[in-house]
Amino acid sequence: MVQKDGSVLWTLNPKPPDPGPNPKTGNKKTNKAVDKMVRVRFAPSPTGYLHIGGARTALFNYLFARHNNGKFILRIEDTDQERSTKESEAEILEALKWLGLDWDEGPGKSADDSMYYQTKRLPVYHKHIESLLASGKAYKCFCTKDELDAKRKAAESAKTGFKYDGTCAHLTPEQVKAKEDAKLPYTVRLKIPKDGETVVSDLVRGEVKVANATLDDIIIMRADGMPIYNFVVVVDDADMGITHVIRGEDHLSNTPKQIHIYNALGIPLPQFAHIPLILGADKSKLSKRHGEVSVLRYRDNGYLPQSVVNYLALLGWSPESEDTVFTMEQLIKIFSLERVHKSGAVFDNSKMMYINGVNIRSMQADELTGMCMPFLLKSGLVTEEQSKSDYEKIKHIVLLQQEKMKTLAELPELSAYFFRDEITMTDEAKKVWEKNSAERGRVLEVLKKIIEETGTDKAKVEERIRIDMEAAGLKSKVFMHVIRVTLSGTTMGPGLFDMIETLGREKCLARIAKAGA
RNA sequence: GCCGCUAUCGUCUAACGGUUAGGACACGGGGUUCUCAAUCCUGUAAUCAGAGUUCGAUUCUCUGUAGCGGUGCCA
Repeated sequence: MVQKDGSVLWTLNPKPPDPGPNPKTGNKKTNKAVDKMVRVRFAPSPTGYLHIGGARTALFNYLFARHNNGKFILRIEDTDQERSTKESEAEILEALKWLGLDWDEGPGKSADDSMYYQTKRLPVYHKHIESLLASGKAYKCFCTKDELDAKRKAAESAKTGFKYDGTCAHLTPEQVKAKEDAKLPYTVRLKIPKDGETVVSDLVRGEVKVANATLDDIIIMRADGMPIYNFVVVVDDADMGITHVIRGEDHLSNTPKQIHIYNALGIPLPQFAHIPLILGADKSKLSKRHGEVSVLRYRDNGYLPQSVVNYLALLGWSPESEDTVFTMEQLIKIFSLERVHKSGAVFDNSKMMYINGVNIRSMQADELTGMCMPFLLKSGLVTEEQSKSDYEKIKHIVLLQQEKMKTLAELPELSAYFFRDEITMTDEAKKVWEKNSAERGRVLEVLKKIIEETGTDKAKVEERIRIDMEAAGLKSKVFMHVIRVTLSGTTMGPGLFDMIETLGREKCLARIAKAGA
């Protein structure tokens, strides 16, 4: 429990938060929530990068907290020591910060943040496990992994569901004593009632009922002494005073088990809200095999954080209005769990790309230029030094391309001919070049003369080109296109006279010469 | 196998039990334009199936089907 002075208390909160509306009657329509301070958490395990699905869960928690003036807490679930790494933790934090999902409590937010790392709270968990053991609500299980695997396999091949048979639940005290004396390794299992049913009252799904008979005596502590997720999540949520557990639907099936842990520990339940999963194109849970799922890769691919946030918010939730583009502030204002819906959503980034384009177009010149710079540097088009000395010129180019970009990463390719000396013609451009083979010589001749005589000032060049080309009997469609491919090597780009001006006299003349005028 | 969740255009979604089932993205057509983009107009496109309740069902109930999730000494 975090104290007012920021220090951390190590024991289970003796007086946990109000559980909210009566689970019997509380459903998503009647839940007017939140008379208590809302406290929610995002609890990633540092076993990889932050992926799109995790980010969406974090976002919903964040929006719900901010909307209700509550607290958003970050906790690192690192009890899987095999797979947890500091690198992935760092990457997850970086991704959350990039998205703008800043947490109120968690790593880096207080002098002692050990409360937010589960591996640093082992004594707390052990204390609770001891007390469950002492009260007979849990028992030691001496079955080995191999034995259990064998039984599970047998059950599978017999096409029946595997359920722990309770072998060790029926051990006599003498038998237990003997095994303890023999120093046999053991796990700890929670006793779960064999009859009755458990009801999960969910803010998104209403009441979900499960017969206790279908539940196992779940393991809450491994043989090596490390407690299991389902157990620590309950203890931690209670200690942190979490009022609303908002997480992916993949946790729904675990919730009845967790409810039994809450009950065994004597802790009131928080509100649950299980949000729909994000799916790949094949409708299974989004994962690496569906392509890019790392949040930070979207940053590297030229998406703005507000675009990712905006798109993610629209997956599984919808605003009352028919708008699609929102800032984080607007989302905070209008977000509610009531409008979260139940079915999974396929991730398809064409809409995110659209949103990104809208956001890019609405950016201010200097901000946009600053965000584009890393992409120009990475492409090699611009050196570190030029990024400063040629800043105004670069900004000008960025502005010319602003309305064409869907992602920042497209800028270098779109603009290469402004920076490089050499250009190559695209296939499309070659077609234009060939198509106008009869006139192109004359076009370039006139153009050369104009640039030599008047330079590349946009207004002056435009005026002379229009007059002189006309005088030479050339149609605008023809000379415009020929000039464009000659100067840029492509058929697409900004306005022709903007292009000439930005290219400058030298590049223009060199390219005219190269084209053989 | 068992348990649970879910089901509206290709995708994201909206719709007090009464709407020509709406919007957005994507896609097609057109206007504008020196190209591309942007923008404007416009078109194609959906209630999983079957019963039941009801004057009336996308909406409520049941059954089926399908998909997904869980069923770990993972989280």
